Amino acid sequence: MAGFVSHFTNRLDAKGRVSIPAPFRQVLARDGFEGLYCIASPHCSAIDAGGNELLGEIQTRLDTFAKLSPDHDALAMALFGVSETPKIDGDGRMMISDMVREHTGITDQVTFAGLGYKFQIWEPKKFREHSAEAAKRALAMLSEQSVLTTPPGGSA
Amino acid sequence: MAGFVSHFTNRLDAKGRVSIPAPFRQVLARDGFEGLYCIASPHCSAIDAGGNELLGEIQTRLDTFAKLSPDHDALAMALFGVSETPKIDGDGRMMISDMVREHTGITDQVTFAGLGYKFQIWEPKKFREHSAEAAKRALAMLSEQSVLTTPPGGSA
DNA sequence: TGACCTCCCATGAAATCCCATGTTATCCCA
DNA sequence: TGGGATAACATGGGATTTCATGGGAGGTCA
Repeated sequence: MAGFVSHFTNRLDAKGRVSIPAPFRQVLARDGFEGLYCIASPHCSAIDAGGNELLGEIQTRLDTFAKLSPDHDALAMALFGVSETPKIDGDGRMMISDMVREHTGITDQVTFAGLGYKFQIWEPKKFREHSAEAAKRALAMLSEQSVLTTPPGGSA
Repeated sequence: MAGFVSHFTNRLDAKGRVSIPAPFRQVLARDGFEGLYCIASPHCSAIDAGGNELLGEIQTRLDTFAKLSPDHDALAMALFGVSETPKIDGDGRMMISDMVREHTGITDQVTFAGLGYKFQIWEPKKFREHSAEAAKRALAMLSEQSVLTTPPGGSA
């Protein structure tokens, strides 16, 4: 399955709620996670969000450190300390918490960006900037990759 | 299998719908993907479209990077952020979104061009220009290749 | 008691479903 | 092999549903 794909911008209402885009809700329903798992992204001012697939990915990361080791504990605290599991109401909306607000700079609009196994929650303007940047990086990464997979004597 | 072959031009109706050419729909049905996967082509003002085979191509690219890493996030955002998965209605039609309109310049007609494992969505005039250009390049490449490397018993 | 959170309902716009029509390609039979 | 019957398909439009969004009422915890 394609997972979380495309991006959507929705309005935050007076109560601090936003509609999670319907296509994303369907992916979450298939995933089976009750509610939503959210964690502040360590490398950008966005929130990573998803269900069991995202959670599993994070667990896998943690498992590379031996349990009971200081490293494991520190990482676990750092990761779960900036995590939340907001509920999704009957109309498919979530609350934007203060943590999310502070980390993203969200005020009145929210952009949801699909990244396959997870999606990100952005302040719209920051999303546009970051996405343009990501496009540049991606182009560089892909062209580099195609060089590697080109048979010897291939073009530059 | 033959995949997506030949090209067709259909009209966009007042609601922003176009019929996907019947032969392409049959290929999609065999592929098994629910709906259609669309991604803006980075090289030209066309949309790449297809099913699981196209998606697999993109996933393979992504899988060379570790999930949760900045590189993976950037690439995923660049790829999935400019992707969509439009539904196909009971009559075999899809909606042309604003993203597609902007990237292709489509106004009232749409050209579907088969490329084997995927097909492309073009504004008809741009397609004609691009395809003439592509024909020239293909001719040059083929004549060059026949000197350098003749595939052993290769088919066209 | 008051701030906050859930659950529920209302509404307008947009997407989707369903049926109708004309045209073209395909089939079948004399 | 000609020509009418038939099926496939692109296209148009009305009816219905989905969805984002706004707001009210009851519940809960401090």
